Amino acid sequence: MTGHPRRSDALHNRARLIEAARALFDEVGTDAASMNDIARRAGVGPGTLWRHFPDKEALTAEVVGRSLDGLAALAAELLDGPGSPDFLREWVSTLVRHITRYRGLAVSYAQAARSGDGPLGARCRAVEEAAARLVERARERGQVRADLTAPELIRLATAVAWACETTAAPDTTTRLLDLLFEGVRPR
Amino acid sequence: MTGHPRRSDALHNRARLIEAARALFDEVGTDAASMNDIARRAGVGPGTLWRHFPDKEALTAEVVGRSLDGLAALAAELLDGPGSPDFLREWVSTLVRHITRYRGLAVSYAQAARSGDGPLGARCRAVEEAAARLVERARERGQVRADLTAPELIRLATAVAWACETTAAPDTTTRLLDLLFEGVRPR
DNA sequence: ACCTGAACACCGTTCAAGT
DNA sequence: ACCTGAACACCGTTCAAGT
Repeated sequence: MTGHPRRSDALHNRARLIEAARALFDEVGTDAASMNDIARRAGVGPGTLWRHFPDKEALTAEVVGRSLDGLAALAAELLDGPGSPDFLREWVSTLVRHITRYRGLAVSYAQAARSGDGPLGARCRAVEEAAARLVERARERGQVRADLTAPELIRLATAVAWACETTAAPDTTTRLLDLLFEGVRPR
Repeated sequence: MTGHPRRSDALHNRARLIEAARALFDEVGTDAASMNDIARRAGVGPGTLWRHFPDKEALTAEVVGRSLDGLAALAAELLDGPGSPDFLREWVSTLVRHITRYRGLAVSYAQAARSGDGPLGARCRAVEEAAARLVERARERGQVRADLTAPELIRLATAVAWACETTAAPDTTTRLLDLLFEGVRPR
């Protein structure tokens, strides 16, 4: 957890760094955006960036964190609500949209989910717990195979996101998700 | 196509470079193995490596080429032979085993398949053609959905390979392939 | 308490100089 | 005809020096 700074210039720099990272992630992806580029874009020295965020993962987590938290919130909503018949697919589709938001995010996400620690890993665990509850509900309703686990569903979704992140055609994602959900149905 | 050199020392260097690349790919993956490391390992200067292989893709293609060609050959065998009922799965499973041979290969493969040119891209096209014939045969026998295309099958297989390349558990691959083939079945 | 920017080891890549 | 290795711009990362 990166402790927020107290001084106002530090707070200002922190905000500028996140903004610069977001802009570069948008333009070239999380992988191609170098730490030095981000610092330059934010108008600060590299050292400033590294003290604010000890890791590129920490910076990535700061940029996509709110969106990841939103996934847990959406899961809670779907579980509380009247229950759309396709609620699991709706959630996984949102997850894939989230991962394909920035090129290179699928790799960061897979690594973080595997290691389980770090600022991204922690949020991945939360996402996985949300997925577990959704899968359980879907299983109760007979909408998915009885032996489907949440981790493997997420792994497949992440893989689909990875396969789609470079592809131009936008309907590719829908199509691969179709095939994925066909494979996950009962019997 | 990298024209093979004529002089015996050049031939020798070329062989040593391929051997060094293979060894480093084995140890750290195609991504982490740097060109300078490979040259150092082979006992030659970086310039020598770059003239033998103008690209890292060219070097990768040289290391995995024979194995990729084997996939086309296997496809021909499966089409000629008596026809095992699971011949498509057998082939895709071999493809996935091939891609997971070296860490980082899934990314190289996906890029090459998308661009379609370069030494790897050319071989990818051959693999895709082989897959097209296999999918057609499987469709005739009613073993796969009528709307399944070879490119998307390969995309999914590559994605599964990517998802499995860092995972320790070896049965993960089998499991994800199971789900994949469940999704690809008719109806 | 925080910022700066020079510095280090490394990367991919090139190319003049050698044999 | 081929090899060598110094060189360039860059990367991630650190840290002494400043305010």
